[in-house]
Amino acid sequence: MTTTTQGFATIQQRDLVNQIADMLTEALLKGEFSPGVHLSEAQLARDFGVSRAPVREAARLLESRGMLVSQPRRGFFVRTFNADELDDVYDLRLCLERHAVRLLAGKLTAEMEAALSHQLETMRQVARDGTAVQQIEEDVAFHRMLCEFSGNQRLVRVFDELCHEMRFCILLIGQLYDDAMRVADTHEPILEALRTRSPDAGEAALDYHIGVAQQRVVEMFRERTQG
Amino acid sequence: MTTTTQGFATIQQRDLVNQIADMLTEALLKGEFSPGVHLSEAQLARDFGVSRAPVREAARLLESRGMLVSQPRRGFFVRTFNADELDDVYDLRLCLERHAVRLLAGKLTAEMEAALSHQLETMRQVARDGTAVQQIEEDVAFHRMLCEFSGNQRLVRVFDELCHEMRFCILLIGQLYDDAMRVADTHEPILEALRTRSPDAGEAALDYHIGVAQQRVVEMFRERTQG
DNA sequence: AATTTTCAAACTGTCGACACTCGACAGTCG
DNA sequence: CGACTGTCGAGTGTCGACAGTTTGAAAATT
Repeated sequence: MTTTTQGFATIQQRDLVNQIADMLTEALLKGEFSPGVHLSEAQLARDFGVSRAPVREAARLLESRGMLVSQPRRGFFVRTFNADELDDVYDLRLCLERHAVRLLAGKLTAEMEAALSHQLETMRQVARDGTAVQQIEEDVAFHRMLCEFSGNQRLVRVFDELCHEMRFCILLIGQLYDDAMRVADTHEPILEALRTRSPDAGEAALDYHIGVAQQRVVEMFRERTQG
Repeated sequence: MTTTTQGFATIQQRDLVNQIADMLTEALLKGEFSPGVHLSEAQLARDFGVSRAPVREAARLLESRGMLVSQPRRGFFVRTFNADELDDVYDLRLCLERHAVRLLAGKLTAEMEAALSHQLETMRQVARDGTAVQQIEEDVAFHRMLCEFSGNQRLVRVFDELCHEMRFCILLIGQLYDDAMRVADTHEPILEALRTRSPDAGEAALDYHIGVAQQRVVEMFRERTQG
């Protein structure tokens, strides 16, 4: 017990770029910037009390995540979504998860099943006493597990990108989850299909589950933005 | 006809960032940098004759495309691929294209069919008298059409990302396409299935077509990198 | 009044500079 | 001889500054 550094977590040297990116992301998800609005590098730099360089890089990072768009010599603007684009995102997400479930059905281990069951329980818990944001996050976490357990890491990366965009739109809508418990329960058939190693049943359960969400969210988004 | 700029292509005010990103991309695809090697911002800036700022941003751009990776305080490194990751890319690509074909089978127009036929003809032509790079590009163009015609723009974006990575790996292998004409011909069944509006046949044709490519490319890549 | 022109403020693209950090190498001490 | 320490060079993170561009509004013209 002399000079061992055992037990110390490596302090993460979070540079300004990531900090700014996180703060910007949070602000965007909280809806503090209207879609399409111009974001001035100089203004943001002043607000954050830093120079423009890290702000630029953070903005570029958010651009690559599809939350901002840039025009040469004009700067960065908050990404605007229309309902069709959101529909595309859901469509693609379903495509990915169907594939993940197909893969997963053939290789589900006991650990994976336990993790998914546990996550389902967490979802039910936050459905009782959790915020809407928590409910969304735990929901996403379940679906992310499906992707992770599929074994295709590249698929997970795309899923994460899509989730960023879905979160962005969902938070733009405002309230959601009128009945979080019912939503949580509709994940059960997916897990059940996996337990029986049935890819077809898994796909069907997913089709239903995500299809419902897609219809609701896109519809609400369309009303909220068009009307 | 006084001061109209009609007819002139709008001068691409291509900023340094994009120019540098393109040059870096080209250099990477030509294999001028070994995977895993460190790229010094200062050195690149000197080489390009610019300051470090645009180099940094270009590097971040390539990082978002998965061609570079960065470590805090260490800088940028050329992305290393292993065969498993490449396998994931092909797996995901197949997933996307299956979906695209499924969507496309239900909405193929005469224009789309003509475009695909034309592209197939182009492929056969470069198979006779074209370079390997051309053959790859025209091949990719065909598959990209499938994605575009599916109507899901988000899917196209992911497809493009995956193509970047596949190109990266394929160029790393060296030669490919021993029989480009035969490869071109194996696209015919896909188009044929679309003509008969049969999503199942389309998927099957794709499964075969891409599966063969996946096996060959991943296998060659494994030999080339492991051995 | 409507439209064009002018003009200044704000902003972006790019640059050079400085501080801090990381990795290597040599030197020191046990 | 081996492990630790101090130093040095290279490189990244961040900053402030300058030049050219865009924007929006005031001013001028029709």
